[in-house]
Amino acid sequence: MGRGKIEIKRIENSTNRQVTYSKRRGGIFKKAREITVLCDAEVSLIMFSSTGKLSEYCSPSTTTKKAYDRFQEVSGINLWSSHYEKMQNHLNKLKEENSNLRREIRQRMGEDLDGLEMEELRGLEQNMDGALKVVRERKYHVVHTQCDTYRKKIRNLEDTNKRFLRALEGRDESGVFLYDDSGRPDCESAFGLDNGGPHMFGFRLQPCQPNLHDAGYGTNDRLA
Amino acid sequence: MGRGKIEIKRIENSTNRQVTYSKRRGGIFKKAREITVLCDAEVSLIMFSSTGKLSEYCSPSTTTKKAYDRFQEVSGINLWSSHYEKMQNHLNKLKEENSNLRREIRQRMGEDLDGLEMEELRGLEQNMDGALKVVRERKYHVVHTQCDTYRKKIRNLEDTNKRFLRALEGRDESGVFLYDDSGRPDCESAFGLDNGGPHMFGFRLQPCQPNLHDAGYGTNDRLA
DNA sequence: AACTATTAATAACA
DNA sequence: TTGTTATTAATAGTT
Repeated sequence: MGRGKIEIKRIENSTNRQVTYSKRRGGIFKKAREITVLCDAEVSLIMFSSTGKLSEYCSPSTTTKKAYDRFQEVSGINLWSSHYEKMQNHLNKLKEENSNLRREIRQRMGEDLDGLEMEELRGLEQNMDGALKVVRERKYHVVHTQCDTYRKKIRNLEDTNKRFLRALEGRDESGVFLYDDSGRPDCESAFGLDNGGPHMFGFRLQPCQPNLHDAGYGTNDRLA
Repeated sequence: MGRGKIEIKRIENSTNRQVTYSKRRGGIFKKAREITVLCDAEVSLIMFSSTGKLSEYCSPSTTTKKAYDRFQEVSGINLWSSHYEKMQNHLNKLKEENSNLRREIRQRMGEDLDGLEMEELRGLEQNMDGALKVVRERKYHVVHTQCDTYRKKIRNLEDTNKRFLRALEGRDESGVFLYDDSGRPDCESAFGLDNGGPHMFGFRLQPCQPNLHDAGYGTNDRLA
C-alpha cells in the first residue's frame, strides 16, 4: 500500500525511517484500539523507536501493569523473580558481611571476646599492638606538623604586629596591643597527658555499653 | 476495507467477534513485525481475547521481560516500584555502611590514617590502647584457664597410668609406658614469646598490603 | 504536514 | 476453521 511496493527490510535513510515509524506506529495504535472495541479484547503495546523514544498503548479496560501481571499468570513466565532473587541474595550477603565487620570492630574495641580461642586472642593482640604503634606514630607526626605550623603562624603574626606597633608609635603615643598570647594552641595536652572529663571525639572506649554513631569511630550499631 | 464499511463498536455476534479477532490479531502482529524490521524498533505486544486467550509478540532483539524493564525505566512508572526502590535503598545503605565499617577496621589496623585530624587520631589511639589492655587481660585469662585445665588433665592421666602400671606389674614384669610427655601444650609460647615464621591465625598486621579473608580478622576487602 | 496512487487488510461470504 | 474477493484502509513517495 503506497505509491509502490516495498521490501520489508531496514530503511537505511534515517529520516525516512523516522517518518515511516511515526506513520506505522499510528496505524498499529489505531488497529489496537479497533480490536479492543470490536472484539472486546485487552491489548498492551509498548514500542521503542530506534532513537529510544517510548510509545505505549493500553486498552481502557486495563493498565500496562495489570496486563503484564496477567501475562505472567497466564504464561507462567515470571518477569521479576530473577531480579528479585538476585537483589535478595546480594542484600543477605551484605547483611552478613556487615555483621561480621561489626563483630570484628567490637573485638577490636575489647568486647565480644568470649568466643575467641587463645591463638585468636594472641593474633588480635599482636595485630592491635602493631597497629597502635602505627597510629601513635602518625599522631605524633600530625601533632608535630600542626605545632610547627602554629609556631610559624605565631611568629609571622608577632612580626606583623611589631611592624604595626612601630608604625603606630611613629604616628602617636597610644601603645595598642593587637594580639593576645592565649590564642596559642596547647600542644602538650594533645600528647595525651590530660585524662579528665568526657571525651569529645570518636574512638571512645566503652566496652560494656557501646555508644556508636554513624559519623565517627565506633559507629556500627545501626541496622544490626 | 472489506465488503463493506463497519462501525467501530463491539461485534455482538460471538462467532463473528472471534473470527474478526483472529484475523485482526494476525494483521497487528504482521504490522508489528514489519515496523520492527523497517524502523529498527522494539515492540512488545500482549493481547487477551474476550475469552481470555493470551497472544504475545515481541521483537527478536528483545524479550517481553526486557521490554517491560525498559518501559519501567523510561516511563518512570514502576509496577513493583515501592518494593524495588526500598530494596535498592536498603542495598545502597548497606553498601555505604559496609565501606564505613571497612574503613574503621583499616584504621584500627593502622592503615588509611591520612585523613584523620589530630583529635581523631588521639581518640583512636586511646580507644585502641584501652581495648588492647582488655584483649591482653582476656588472653592471659584464657591462657591460664587453658593451662590449668591441661595440668589437671595431665595429673589425671598420670594417676591413671600409675594405676595401670601397678596393675600390670602385679601380672607380669614387662614395664609398659602408656603416655608420651610431648603431648603437653607449650604454654610459654602462647604468651607471645615466639615471633618467627608465618602466622597461622587472623589479626595479622599488614599495614601496607593487607591480605584479608572472609573467615577471620582482617577480612574486609571483598565487595569493596 | 498534506496529498494520492497504490498496496494491504479485511468483512462478508463460501 | 480456512479461503476468496469486493471493498475499504493504510501508507510510500511526493509536494
